[in-house]
Amino acid sequence: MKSTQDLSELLRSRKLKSTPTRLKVLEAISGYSKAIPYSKLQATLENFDRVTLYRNLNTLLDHGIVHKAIIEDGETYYALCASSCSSDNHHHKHVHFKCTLCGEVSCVKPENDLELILPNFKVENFEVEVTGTCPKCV
Amino acid sequence: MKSTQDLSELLRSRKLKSTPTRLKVLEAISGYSKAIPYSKLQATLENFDRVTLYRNLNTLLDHGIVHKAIIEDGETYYALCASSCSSDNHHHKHVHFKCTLCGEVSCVKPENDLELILPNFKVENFEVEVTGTCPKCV
DNA sequence: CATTTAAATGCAACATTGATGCATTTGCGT
DNA sequence: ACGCAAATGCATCAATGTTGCATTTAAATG
Repeated sequence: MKSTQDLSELLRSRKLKSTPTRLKVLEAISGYSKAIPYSKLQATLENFDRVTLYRNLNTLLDHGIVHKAIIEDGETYYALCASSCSSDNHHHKHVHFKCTLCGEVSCVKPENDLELILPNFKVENFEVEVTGTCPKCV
Repeated sequence: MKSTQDLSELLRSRKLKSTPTRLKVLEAISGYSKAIPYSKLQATLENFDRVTLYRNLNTLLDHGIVHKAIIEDGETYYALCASSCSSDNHHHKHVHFKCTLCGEVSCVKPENDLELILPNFKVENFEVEVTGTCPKCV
């Protein structure tokens, strides 16, 4: 959970206006310990327009401030990017873990860097969607 | 590309009725060399109801006859499962590769079995979504 | 082969999400 | 304090997923 101040600076550092709306979106994402599903995000931020939320999410994605995880459950999940992400250098290679018990989705950083070699293919990027039981529910 | 006969038997072996509709769905998927996007599937099969297609896809998924790949492009892709898949034993651990040049999605079998170890997590299943350049476009 | 039944289909209807155009408002650099 | 590009709100539309219900049909049974 980052401070409003921090989030505001984060926005400006990416040349984005620090608007109340945008800050609320970031606070909602940042305040949620895990990756937040779109539906929850919308429920939390019902006081402003759905299109505004939609456009802000796209803007934040474009500027490498948040990233999304698409789990095979129809929902899109959003989470803050690590500070290493930028507009230009937005590499994922994330591991997204969905717990089949509590349903929460988290971004997991594997110990050693993942490597994926596919003969004849040129691998640029990849993401891993995992299901199982999270530490809390084990 | 499997024969209609084969597909019909496949359906019956899973205790599903071999209807003309269902066969056309399977033929469309089977006849497409790569994983077929939903939109293409619907365009190909426009002569029957969208709901029927939707329900048939779900049925085929439930019975381990097809599987789906969800790439981060809003589209859902469908492909026939390997014969080793069954209703009970439907393990994915697929690698789905989307070529950024031709846009095609294929299921790739990596040489050696993939292993994913996340400390404290109990990993049940995982899928990998890869982007890059496919052998055809390299 | 005729009958029967559970499964499959078609149609209507609705919810959710993604998306665009346009007029209005607002952040923020000057 | 001003002006402009960016952000917002509203209307609107398309695609996909989903359910209920009446009708049709595959295929098992006698």
